[in-house]
Amino acid sequence: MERPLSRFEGVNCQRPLTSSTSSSPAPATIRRPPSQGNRDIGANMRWSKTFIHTLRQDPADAEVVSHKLMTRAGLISKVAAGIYNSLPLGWRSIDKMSDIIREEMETAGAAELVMPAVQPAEFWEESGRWAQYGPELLRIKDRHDREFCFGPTHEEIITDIVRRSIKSYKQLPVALYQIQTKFRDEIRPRFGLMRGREFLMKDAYSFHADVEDLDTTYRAMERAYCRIFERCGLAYTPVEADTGNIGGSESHEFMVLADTGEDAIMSCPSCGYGANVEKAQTGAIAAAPAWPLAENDAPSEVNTPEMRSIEEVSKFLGVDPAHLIKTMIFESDEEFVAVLIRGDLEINEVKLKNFLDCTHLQLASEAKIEQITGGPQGFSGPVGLEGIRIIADPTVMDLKQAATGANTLDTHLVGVVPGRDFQPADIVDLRTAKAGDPCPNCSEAMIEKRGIEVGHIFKLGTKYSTAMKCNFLDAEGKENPMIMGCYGLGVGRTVAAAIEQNHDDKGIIWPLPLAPYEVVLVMLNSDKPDVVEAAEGLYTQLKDAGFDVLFDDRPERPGVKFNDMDLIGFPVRIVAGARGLAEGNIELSLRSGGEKTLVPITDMVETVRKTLDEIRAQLPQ
RNA sequence: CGGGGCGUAGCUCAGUCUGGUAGAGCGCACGGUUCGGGACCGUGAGGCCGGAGGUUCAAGUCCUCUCGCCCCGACCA
Repeated sequence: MERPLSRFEGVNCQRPLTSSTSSSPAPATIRRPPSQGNRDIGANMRWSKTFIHTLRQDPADAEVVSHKLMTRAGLISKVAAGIYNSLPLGWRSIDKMSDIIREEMETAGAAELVMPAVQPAEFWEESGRWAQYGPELLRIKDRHDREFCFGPTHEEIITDIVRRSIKSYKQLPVALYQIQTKFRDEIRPRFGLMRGREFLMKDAYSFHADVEDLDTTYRAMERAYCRIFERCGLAYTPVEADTGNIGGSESHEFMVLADTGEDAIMSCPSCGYGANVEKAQTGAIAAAPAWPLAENDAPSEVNTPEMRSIEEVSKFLGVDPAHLIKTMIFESDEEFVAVLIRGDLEINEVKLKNFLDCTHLQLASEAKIEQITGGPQGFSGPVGLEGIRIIADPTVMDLKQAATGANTLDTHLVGVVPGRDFQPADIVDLRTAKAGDPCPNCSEAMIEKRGIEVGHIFKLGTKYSTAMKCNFLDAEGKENPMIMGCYGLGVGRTVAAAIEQNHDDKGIIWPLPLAPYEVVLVMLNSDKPDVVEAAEGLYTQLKDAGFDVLFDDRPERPGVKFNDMDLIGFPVRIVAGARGLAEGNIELSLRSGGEKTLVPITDMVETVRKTLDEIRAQLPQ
């Protein structure tokens, strides 16, 4: 795709809607009516019959906590780099995640379908991406030597589906989604389910007759995403995101806040502005301090032996780093450009890339720098620089007096006046925002957080519909390309993110909606027939009452069981042991903390119901 | 793709520098004692030391080449 986007083809949303807590009480305990294929009726509710295998030690190849815990708790296991099994316990969580997504997608007006994982090359050639997409696209051949790829995303296929059936504006809009396995041959997969190569993704696509209608669906998706993450009990934030080569349209990412996140987010504590650092704007940056040296009519050379870094040069010259003009030579698809930024600031390569509208961008090699500027790396400057396009950040042009490289070994210029001594071809915002920079809306100091990108929504426009002739007739009988949106959400990644956000040193602390089982019934003293009888009886009651319960019927020692329960993190734990049962009591506790309470076994079903209802009351319904 | 690290029992790891009969803990099986926060004793099963070449009387250990996994970076963008 073009923008190898982050992970999802999609966009992001603006401010989240606030809490969308309506109060239709959830039917709680019953996930699916038994008559409709409730899976919770058989062996998988009894530990001894299902397949749960915990590990005592962290796996050697796991680095982040979600990867460690998911492996130790027996949720996933690794098959190859970036490729994992979802084991029964993990699959239950993923499946619950999927169900929440389905409900919100349906509410947003999208219909579910499933497209193939393996896609013929011809569609990709039609959209132009067969050539554009790099090695991240896993290309395969069948026995007849025909070319296919394992789908990293499905714009081509969905566009083909829609163009076959939709011909009129009267049939629009259309919104479709799937929950399906993707494959992206990432250069470096890492962190378990956080950046896998094969991963489960919900991808939705919408088709519209006009941009207003796209906007309506976009907002509905934005709302659906907010509700999905809220329902999972996740601390998240939607941020403005880079649209990559798509250009022009809106895009938002949904970030689950976590220190281990791969993305940096700039946000304003005052007005709520939030953006991926790749995209983040800033308000006016404070001007450089007064120029401490004499002002010249023309730049004058200063010998700066071996002084290449901003720090060295500014210290040597006795000026502030903000007085330097950092000059960096970049190589894009077709040209070299000299990019100027104030010495105390950093260039945002994504912004530069967008401005240049190129697909490749990298720093020029030392040899190229010397060839273009006439001087070695570390001594480049815009004065007298010819034969290359010069692009400057506005902060550079605000400098009254500046210092810069002289394009000569061991030499810098002082007393350089932007506009007088050089004139850039373009002046454009290229700054990387950093913590403390003023918010572009309200000028309050912004803060930086780390986030895991769990969703990305995009206004695609007509890129695919034009390339693939996905057209419709409008009211005037004129043919137009449909306007598209796409909306991605990482299913497994969201589950992993939930663990990053909810754990302690003993294990996972599942948010109720994602827990593989909401309740675990732990039987201790399984050598005592009366305990077994009581526990089995309670289990039957709980099961019959429709609870999502796992019965730990293993004849293990108590310590082993308690540690496993803490590791896996079932929200509600019920313990049936000889000690309590002597008084007719069962013990109930929450993984999230708080006191253990003793409950008469006869009241247990009702107590569990109440407990779950209380937990649910804290979540958006 | 560059840099670094690691591949030895199901898991976590010693052993490799300095070549000489394959180890520990956990897990697993059996017996016994235990039994409300990962018990203890005893017995036992389980390895082509990632793979292929080479050096050597002798290779887990030394050399070469490969494959895999992890981390950083580049790249993807």
